Amino acid sequence: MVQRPDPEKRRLIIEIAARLFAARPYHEVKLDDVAAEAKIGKGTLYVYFKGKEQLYAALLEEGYVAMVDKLRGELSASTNSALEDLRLIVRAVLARARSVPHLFELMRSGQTLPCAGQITQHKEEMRRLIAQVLRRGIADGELADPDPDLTASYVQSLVRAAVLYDAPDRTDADVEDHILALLTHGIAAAKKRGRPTSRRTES
Amino acid sequence: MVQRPDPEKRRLIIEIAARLFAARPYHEVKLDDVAAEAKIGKGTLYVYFKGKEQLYAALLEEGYVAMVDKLRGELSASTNSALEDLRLIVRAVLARARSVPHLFELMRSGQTLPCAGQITQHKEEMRRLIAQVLRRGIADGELADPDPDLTASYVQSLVRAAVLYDAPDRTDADVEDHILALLTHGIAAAKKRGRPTSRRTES
Amino acid sequence: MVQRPDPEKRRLIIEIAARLFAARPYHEVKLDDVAAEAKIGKGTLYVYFKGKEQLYAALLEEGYVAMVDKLRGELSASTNSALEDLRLIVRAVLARARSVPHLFELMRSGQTLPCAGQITQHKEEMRRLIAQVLRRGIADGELADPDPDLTASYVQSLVRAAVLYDAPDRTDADVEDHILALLTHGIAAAKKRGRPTSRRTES
Amino acid sequence: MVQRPDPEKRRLIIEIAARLFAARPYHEVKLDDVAAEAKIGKGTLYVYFKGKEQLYAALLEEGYVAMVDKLRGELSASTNSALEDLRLIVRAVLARARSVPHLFELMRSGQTLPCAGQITQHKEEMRRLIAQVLRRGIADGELADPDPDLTASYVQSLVRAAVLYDAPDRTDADVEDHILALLTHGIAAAKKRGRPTSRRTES
DNA sequence: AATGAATGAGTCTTCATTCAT
DNA sequence: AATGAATGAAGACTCATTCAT
Repeated sequence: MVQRPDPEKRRLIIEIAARLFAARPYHEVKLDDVAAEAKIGKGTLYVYFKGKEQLYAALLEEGYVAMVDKLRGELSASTNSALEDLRLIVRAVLARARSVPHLFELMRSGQTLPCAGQITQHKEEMRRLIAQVLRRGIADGELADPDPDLTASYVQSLVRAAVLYDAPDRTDADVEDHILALLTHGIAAAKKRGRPTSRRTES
Repeated sequence: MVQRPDPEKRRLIIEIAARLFAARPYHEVKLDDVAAEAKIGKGTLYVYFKGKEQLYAALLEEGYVAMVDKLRGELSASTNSALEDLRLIVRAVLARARSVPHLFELMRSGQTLPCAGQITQHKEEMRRLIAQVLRRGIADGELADPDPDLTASYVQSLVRAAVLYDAPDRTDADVEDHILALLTHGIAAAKKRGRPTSRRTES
Repeated sequence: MVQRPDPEKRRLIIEIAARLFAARPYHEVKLDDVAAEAKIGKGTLYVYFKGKEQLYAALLEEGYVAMVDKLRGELSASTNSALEDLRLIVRAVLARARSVPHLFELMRSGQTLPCAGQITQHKEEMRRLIAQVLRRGIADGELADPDPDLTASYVQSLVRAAVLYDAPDRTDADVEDHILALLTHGIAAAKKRGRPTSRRTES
Repeated sequence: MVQRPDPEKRRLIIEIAARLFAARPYHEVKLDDVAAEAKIGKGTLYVYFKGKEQLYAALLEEGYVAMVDKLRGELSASTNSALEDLRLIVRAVLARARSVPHLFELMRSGQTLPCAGQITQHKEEMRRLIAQVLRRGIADGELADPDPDLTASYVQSLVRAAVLYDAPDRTDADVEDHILALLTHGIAAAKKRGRPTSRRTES
């Protein structure tokens, strides 16, 4: 009976592994547990993944790719202003953070893994996607940002911070509004605009 | 006279360990290496720390405490505006993020380590410290923020995002300025102030 | 078909371990050596036993059980007199004492090992088995013993003493005879029977 | 301040160590604990004993010597019959077993330690002491024993078995009587004397 | 393809012993 | 003499990976 690799099983493994890797640090996750929870043999893991690190890498990568792809679709279909697109982005990241907190948790990692390159690549792609929106806003005169690349990198972090802070009486809409408001006009009182405060003096 | 436990040696161990843990993930750091680099016997580690995890925990905790304490001192001595104090905060977090990037690895998981509770506690303390500054700014009419607690939780995340993004031609001063600018007046073009964009419509 | 845990291998490990534990004290037996002598990987030990202590415990317990079971079988099949059954018992204990002399090392401490309770239980069972024979002999008028339970507890000790004394020119048969003779009619010269000597006077 | 080795301290160490070694197996007793309980520095142990094994050896040895010496004194002063002396011996061993169960427990060990030789020597001495009494009894026609050396080795074991069996409603006098009775005329019913039962037939 | 028993390199940890004070 | 910090050899145990079935 020849059996072909089952994509469903692969997905299952990733799902289980995502949960476990999110629950405890890398070195405390045992492939034994992954196999047991997925109700497959330990050897089967190696049919679908080359090893622990690659499983971890695939985990991160595929989660990222899914989110980026979905978002890219939404943005390309959008005719909104940059700020409205930014809201879409924040909303997407927030939605993802809520729906798969585990995977989201994982993506934060600056871990030095062999796969890090690819993950970084996808992160980079996400960042570019956001930066693109920002640049369009700048070009349209809607936004003013000296370093849109850096700002882009903040978006996910802001969502992450909000999700982790996790005050129970804040709805996603509240958080979304708050992040958008911060991104839009900061927290300085409205009257005094202009360069913020004293420039740093020493190194 | 008897030999007493040497606080200097303890500090040395923590320092070496911090460097190694910062360079690679937890499970790739060998206590053998820590001992070797500190030029002490492997057993000596266990005189000062109960084990690998506790060493790591002490590392994090003491680093955190040091940062919070130092910052608290600076802030209490400060006669600056809230925004200027916010700059002090960003600067302190940035400095710390540079020195122990892997710190974030641990702080995420609320369960694993015995010390996790304490770390969370310190995190909370830090958040309160920031929120206090924000509230003072609001009271002074210098800031306008509907949710200073949430905003406070962003600060570290912003720094973290910046550090992880890590574009090589950006100095810490640049990052600091950028974060402050974002926090201060956001990225909306100066002319159009007011509530940002369309309020979310669906759930 | 899948590979199943091999009871044969488990038996082999126990056998090898029994030999090594019999040759030197517990803390001088290295699991490395057990694995090497059994020609299996070190990890395989942990497939069959949870650790060194559990291996040792299993060793003792199963040895004990085997002896008791074998002996019980012999006794139930026996139509001998009580004294003849006693000889069977002494012979069985003697055989066991020869094969695992260090067995006694562990059995003394009632706390240390998780299995200690079970060992004690088996010991008790053994004692009961012997006491039963003694009681039968008493009922048959073959024996006279005011405290068969206590006497039962002596049997193993006598064997143990003999084995530890270990004079090289004594065969097991000699020892067996000697113990039986002692148990049977003691060492008082034949003529003078009756209560032995002066009853103790002070407390 | 020159300090001479303090015999009192040596005795203290031995006493503490005896308690600990009796409570758990050799490899679970830590010199740290011995030092801590004796309230001395760990290094001090090495002033009085060359190492762990030697401490253990000294422990066993001195306990043995004390008992043997005391007993030898009693016996040399005795003008009793052999059976009465035997009662003295049983009583002495029993008393010792009751008063310092720890040390007594230890003396049973057949452990393979470097010190084993000396212990064996003392054990041997004790055995000789007993055997001497037995031989005198045989010479006097009071006893009949084909192997007094072996019988001598039983005495302590019998006491040990009795102490370990430890039924709460038996007094020391009961145990003493029982052991003496067993040694004297065994447990065969009075009428049938002579060689016990069937001689073993196979090897 | 699936399995899980077998493996052994890799590490943490222990603890008897030493030695500077 | 007394101490206890320092040491590092030794060994138990883990777990990712392999492979025979």
